[in-house]
Amino acid sequence: MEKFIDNLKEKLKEKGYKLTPQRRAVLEVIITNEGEHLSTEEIYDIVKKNCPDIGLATVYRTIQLLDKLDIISTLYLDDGCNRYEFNIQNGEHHHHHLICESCSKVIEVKIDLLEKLEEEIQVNYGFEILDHKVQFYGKCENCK
Amino acid sequence: MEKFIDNLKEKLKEKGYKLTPQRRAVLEVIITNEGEHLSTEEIYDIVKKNCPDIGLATVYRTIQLLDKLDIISTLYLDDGCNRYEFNIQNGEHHHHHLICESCSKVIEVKIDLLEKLEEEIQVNYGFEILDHKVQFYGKCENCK
DNA sequence: TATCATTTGAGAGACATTATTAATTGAAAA
DNA sequence: TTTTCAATTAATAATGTCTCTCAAATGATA
Ligand SMILES: [Mn+2]
Ligand SMILES: [Mn+2]
Ligand SMILES: [Zn+2]
Ligand SMILES: [Zn+2]
Repeated sequence: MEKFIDNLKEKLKEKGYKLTPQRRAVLEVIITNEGEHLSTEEIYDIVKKNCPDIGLATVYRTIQLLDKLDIISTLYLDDGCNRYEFNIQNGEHHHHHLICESCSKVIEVKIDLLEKLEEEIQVNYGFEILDHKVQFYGKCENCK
Repeated sequence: MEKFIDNLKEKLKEKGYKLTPQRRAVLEVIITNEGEHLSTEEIYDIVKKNCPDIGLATVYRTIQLLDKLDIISTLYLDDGCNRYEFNIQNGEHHHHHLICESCSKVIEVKIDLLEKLEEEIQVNYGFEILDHKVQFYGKCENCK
């Protein structure tokens, strides 16, 4: 954990931002709940346990900042709000998500396998790909 | 155009819905503006020209219905609202989108090339894939 | 310790979307 | 054709997510 906080501090300092207790607390919640894809409101509820006076606006601001610094990623899983997750390996393209249309479970896919498609796109469309978001919709093991 | 409306009428009837002038008008706007990725508000503004008394809530309801009937698809392109497009070939998986992080231009990619990845997912995760949404983020030809 | 730009919490505000409700419509029955 | 009645509509209120504003607090630096 401490190494992630150090990395946060470094990235913040690089851009002239400060490492505040609130920012530390928000990132800790996101890391501790890895794989949960928490919304801002959910992060707010958890972070208040250790940081009771934090304001919701601060959570929103911190999340925006963490996203800008590439420390977290934003997901949209079709349920009306943005959700967030920690970028374990910095600079890596994002993993994929399987969304079950029956039970709404979200499953993570760690294999990427988009190299060939990305290569074709770069060549045929002259588009430089920096990241991707891939969602598959269907039925999970239990629901099909 | 008329064949798409006939298809709409058929699908509506199948489920006990009626083909109203409002529903016809909304679908016509989406088809006529293919590739535009219109938002609900944008559809509303265009459809009012031929259908001045239509209400915004009706446009929202119609879009929900068209999506449920698989006549249109919902996109989320990170600009704060849902956007929609006509599903030309019914039952086909959805094409991909390239989103330029500099000028916000959205480019469509007609090639799919996800077969291998989808195959691996079905085998390794026991997940039955019915559709996907794929967005690539980066720099377009003009911006890189 | 004094300075001062950054950050914060509280609450107002903006915006997209959904719910409510009374009136209208239109397809099937009489 | 007229009657019937559930489906649909327009208008508008309500909701939920997120952003903005601003005065107070904080914390790095001198
Ligand atoms: Mn994930
Ligand atoms: Mn498209
Ligand atoms: Zn499921
Ligand atoms: Zn561009």
